[in-house]
Amino acid sequence: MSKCDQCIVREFSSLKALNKDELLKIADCKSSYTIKKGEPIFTEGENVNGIFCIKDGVCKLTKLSANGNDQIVKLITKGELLGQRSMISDEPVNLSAVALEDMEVCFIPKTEIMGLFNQNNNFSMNVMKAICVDLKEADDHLVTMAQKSVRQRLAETLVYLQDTFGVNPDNSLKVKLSREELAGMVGTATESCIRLLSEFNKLGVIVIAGKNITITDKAKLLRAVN
Amino acid sequence: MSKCDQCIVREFSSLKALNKDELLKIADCKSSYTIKKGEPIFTEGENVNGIFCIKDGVCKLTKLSANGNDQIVKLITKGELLGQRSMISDEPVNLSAVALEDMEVCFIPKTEIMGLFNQNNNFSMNVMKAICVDLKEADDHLVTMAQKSVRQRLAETLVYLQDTFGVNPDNSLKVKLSREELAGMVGTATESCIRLLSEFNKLGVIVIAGKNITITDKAKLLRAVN
DNA sequence: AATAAAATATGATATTTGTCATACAACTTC
DNA sequence: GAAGTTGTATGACAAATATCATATTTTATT
Repeated sequence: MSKCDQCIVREFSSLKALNKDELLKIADCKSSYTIKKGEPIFTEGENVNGIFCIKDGVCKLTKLSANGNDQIVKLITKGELLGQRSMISDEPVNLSAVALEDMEVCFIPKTEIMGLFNQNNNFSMNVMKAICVDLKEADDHLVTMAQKSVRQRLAETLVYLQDTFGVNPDNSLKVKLSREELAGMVGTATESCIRLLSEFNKLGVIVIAGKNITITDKAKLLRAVN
Repeated sequence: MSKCDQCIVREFSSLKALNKDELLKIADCKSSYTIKKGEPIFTEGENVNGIFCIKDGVCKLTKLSANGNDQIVKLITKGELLGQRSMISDEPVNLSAVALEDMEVCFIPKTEIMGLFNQNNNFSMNVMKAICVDLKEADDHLVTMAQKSVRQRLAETLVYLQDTFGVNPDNSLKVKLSREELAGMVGTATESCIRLLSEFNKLGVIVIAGKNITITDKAKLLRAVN
């Protein structure tokens, strides 16, 4: 069993407020999982009863819309926690989490977290602040969805992917999404997404090589939306 | 100065966790305001440094989009608190709050709230849960914006207004929004909103009489979206 | 009450986006 | 390596929505 106090990713989440004793207690009751690409960590409506700490990999948080499409609400990567809202609300999870690449995650049961909540004020404050960040981002995202064109949203999504998850040595986006998933982030039909990517390609602002997308002119890409 | 322990609306917010002493302390440092219809309570980017408790009236939370449109993110009514996220994040407010009707609000300074946060666990837990509800609603709202047509969103918005804020004796929606504001909730152009309202009217699912809108066939309205 | 200003309504049209069909490419599986 | 399956691409077209113009109605102001 690996030790939480030696786990580097905890430094990036609310868990950084915990002291050595508290971390040892967590290490004792946590369970570690390997999730393969494409597998779910949890599914909308499930009772999770705890939080996941992402040690490695990226996953998508999705919600199935009435029309049968999976909308990607958010991407989560190493260092972040998953399932906090549902744990605090004491409700089933509202979103599904599915691995976009092979992942390492730890599960910490709710009872443990709630205990720390009461004894360590910094920790609960950190969690609260993290949820506040999520809320602000969700509100902003909502405005983007409501007010911007599909074209704009796709351009901004590509830039977001580059800025947040970085690029490979050949400058292509590190996070690999299928066209369907990219459409699910943007909130559009897969064909529309493909068509717009082709357009961006022809405009010379991105280069497409199979699943690899490279932004070659970020400024022009963001301007190329009208 | 009115006394918070006799204020009925506190029963509907996180403040219900406070005891008599704590309420007396709040009553001492709070300030009461009357906000006239159309006036802002606060504006995007402002430092608020406290929370507002809505004693009466309804306001809209809006965000100015890059294209110059005001997107209405949420409506807030009596019994609810305003500015919690910004206070906890220690940031300027992300949204503007503007009165849709004459309002009575109380302002409680941040120092006071943060004091209660540390001494009353139920209170801080209530606030945290309220923010979790907001986050869940924002995520769901986001999916609606991304996946549903303008027509569907307008229909659902009308039903939401009826279910949440009720109707007048003549069955018309109690909350009165201009066509521009309604378009701002739906995330569409004002003309499109007006056109769709006319269509719904012709379909016989709503009746329009100036600013008064009456839903006459809720089930058909929700079905009338294709 | 007269005038101005703002909000609502509607037509005409352009643009954006979705849908359906089909082709091709890439990847699995046997 | 052949056949099936899935993902990507593109054309043709339909539908939804935005934009611009203009009329009409309502509301505010003097």
